[in-house]
Amino acid sequence: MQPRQIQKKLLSWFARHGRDLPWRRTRDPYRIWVSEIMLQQTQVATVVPYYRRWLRRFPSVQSLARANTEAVLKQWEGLGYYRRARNLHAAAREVVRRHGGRLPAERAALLALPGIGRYTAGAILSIAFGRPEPVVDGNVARVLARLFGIRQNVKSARVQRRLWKLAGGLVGVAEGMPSKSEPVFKHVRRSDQKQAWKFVAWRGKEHPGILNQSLMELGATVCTPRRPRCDACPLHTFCVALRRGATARLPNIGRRAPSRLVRQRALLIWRDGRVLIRRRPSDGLLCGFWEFPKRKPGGMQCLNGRRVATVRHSVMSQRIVVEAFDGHWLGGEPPRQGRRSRWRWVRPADLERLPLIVAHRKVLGHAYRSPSAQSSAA
DNA sequence: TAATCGTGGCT
DNA sequence: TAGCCAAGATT
Repeated sequence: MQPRQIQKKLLSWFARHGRDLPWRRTRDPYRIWVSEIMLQQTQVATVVPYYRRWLRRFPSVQSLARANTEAVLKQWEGLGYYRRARNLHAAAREVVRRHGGRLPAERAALLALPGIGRYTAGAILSIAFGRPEPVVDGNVARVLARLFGIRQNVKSARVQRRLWKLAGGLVGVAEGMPSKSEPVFKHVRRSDQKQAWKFVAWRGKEHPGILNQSLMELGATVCTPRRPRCDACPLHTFCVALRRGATARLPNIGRRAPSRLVRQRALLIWRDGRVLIRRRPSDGLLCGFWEFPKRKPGGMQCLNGRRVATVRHSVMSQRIVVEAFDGHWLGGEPPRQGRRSRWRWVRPADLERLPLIVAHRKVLGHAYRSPSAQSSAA
């Protein structure tokens, strides 16, 4: 099978079936960058509202660079993998300092920025700058593993090298493949004006970015992990896995670590209409986020009685059951560490403005409706 | 190389 | 429901 044929099939399919997503309506490298970071290990439907809100709050590299960490975390709250937000923030400052506020269009310079690895560099270069750089994400790996019938574990270094090479061949890096390519519009039926409008921004140029997105889109919407819709696949005539009846077994992926059940407490300790929270340590899981204490702070007396909420949650490989208790402060002070205390008494309204761990945000939703919390807060 | 880092949706 | 999965990067 020829890369050329695959290219044409993919682009034609994408022009007709590609989803109209917010980051496909722009060529602004900053916006493409933000979308790519948010989309790491995160589904499109989850990202869309965060993406819009983020760009309202931080419309440019400069505005992001000026923001403080807590504001950045707050915008990212609920999206997970918070290191991404910290890295994006740090990288924005570096772009302002070292690149005049413009994202560099060079591979090495991009890779030097925190949070930008091989995939993201390729995505930015191809989508925003129109360079013929390949990308291999989970979608592309799955599509290619099935298309070429690759049986070895896709996470192995050997297969990874092969996947990048294959993706490079498709995007036009390989020998014999033109880096300049045909306009995607050529493949769109003229009668279908509504669809044609979607990709007008890329007419005649930046084909590599479209091709990469086509591969990813195919993996996301057709060549899905379970029950792929092979009848709707533009590449089904080329697919080795389909021919062998092996789509269910490919790609070959290693097993995940089993999750374990963890029980936790969240203490809502009230004083004068304020509740006690603490900031998590500056490294490790959910670092820098605020949360309710899990046990009574040392030296502090409080009455914690009723359970006001039980919330199920999961973090990494833990399934967590959080039991929230409502309590009153009776005396003593929470421990202080350093000049900027990790402890704070806050009004419920202030909790809206702080980055709070999602499990406790859920607790709040229940606890606020509890009569005893209301009376404590009053 | 393998572990770490979140969360929500789906089956 | 318990497990699997999603546009990865970093150490």
